[in-house]
Amino acid sequence: MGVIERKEREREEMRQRIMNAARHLFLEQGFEKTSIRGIAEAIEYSPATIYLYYKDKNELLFALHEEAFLKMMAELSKVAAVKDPFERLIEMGNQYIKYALENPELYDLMFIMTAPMETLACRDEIWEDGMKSFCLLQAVVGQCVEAGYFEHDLDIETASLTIWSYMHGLVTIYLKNRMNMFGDDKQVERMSASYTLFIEMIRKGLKE
Amino acid sequence: MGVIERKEREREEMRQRIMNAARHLFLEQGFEKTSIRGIAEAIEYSPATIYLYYKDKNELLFALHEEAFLKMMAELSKVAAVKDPFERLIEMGNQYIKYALENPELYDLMFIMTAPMETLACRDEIWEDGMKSFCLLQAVVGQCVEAGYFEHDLDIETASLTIWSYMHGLVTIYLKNRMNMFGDDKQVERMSASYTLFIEMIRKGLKE
DNA sequence: CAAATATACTGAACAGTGTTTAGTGAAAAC
DNA sequence: GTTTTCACTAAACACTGTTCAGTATATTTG
Repeated sequence: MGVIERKEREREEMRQRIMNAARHLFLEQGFEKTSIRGIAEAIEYSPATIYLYYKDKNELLFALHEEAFLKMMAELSKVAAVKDPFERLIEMGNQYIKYALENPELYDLMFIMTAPMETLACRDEIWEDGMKSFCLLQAVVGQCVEAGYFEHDLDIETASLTIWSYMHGLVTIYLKNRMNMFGDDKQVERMSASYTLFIEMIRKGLKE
Repeated sequence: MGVIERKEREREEMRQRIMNAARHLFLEQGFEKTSIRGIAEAIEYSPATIYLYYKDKNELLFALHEEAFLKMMAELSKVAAVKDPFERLIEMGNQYIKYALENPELYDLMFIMTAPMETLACRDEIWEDGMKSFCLLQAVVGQCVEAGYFEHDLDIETASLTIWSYMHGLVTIYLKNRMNMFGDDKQVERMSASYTLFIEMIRKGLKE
């Protein structure tokens, strides 16, 4: 009897329906204004039903957070097409900035909000999505070492953390409106100028 | 008749009483768990009273945000004692990291939360506190140029933004628990290692 | 096929949130 | 002494995440 298989399938469909509504509302009106009740209304079910499919709001956010990582990893992986390792690193940074600016809410979910991380904490699991994308960066940094762009005894993990820190800092300063202290509309230009300087800094600063 | 003077004084006292309670609860139990009702209870007044002294919660957060900047600026200004400009820059970074790790909630308020910034936006004012502390950094970077540590035609604003981005990125990755992806308890060591590398990067990467 | 069981779902409630408003009691002004 | 002003509050409004008893339907069992 395929009844339990069908039930399992129906369950997965419902989870998808909830996720679709959540993603939609989340991207449309931001996290702060998206409520369980709102999601419930969108799928025409009672708010309580959502709790039959997701433990709490954090788990729902965590699921969205995972989706967002798949999306970003897909974007970042495209840089494999760039032959030269250092050029590849530069392009990876560009893609990272592009993703952050085009998906500010998702970026928040992935790297700033603590709520989705609590789901991880209470299951005491490690943050695999973060680690996977960090490994993508580490790989390219490693290739830059191999190609002789960076000194051969460079600590790849430390260097990658340093590069990521810079990238993350730059985009969050912008996304969290801290760059409007300059009082003009040249914020994106400032980011570009900074990124260009940073590239020169690592080119000169990490070489043999 | 000194009655209006007394009233003004009493008003300021009340504002201080509210701020003290807000600061206390905020630092004790974090932003998320601090409510207007909680603050009201702490000062033994009705929640509605708070709205006679502060427009809304954002304005209260903004006032705390200003306090936090005064505190940080005091810490950062201490580096003036360091004679050598480049050593001064290094020490400024250390102080910045120290402040962030010792005051995570305040750091959030100052550089991550958008709520206090909305008070600025609806008054359409500029973010002066941010600009002032950025100028502190710019000054030291400028002194590094003068002392010959950095190339003479360096764009000081861009270089400062780049340095701040790195510092901000590093501490927020840590504060927002994204460094537990490494799955060990060497998070602070990793930060130190990264900061050391970054210093060498700017020493070599920005020099003449 | 009928009775018993399992399952999916919901209405209503709980305990909280920020904020507004009508109304009260005391102090200040006349 | 009367009127006005002003600080203050109780209560309500419109929300929030979450839980739980109860129901209606689908499935399994006798």
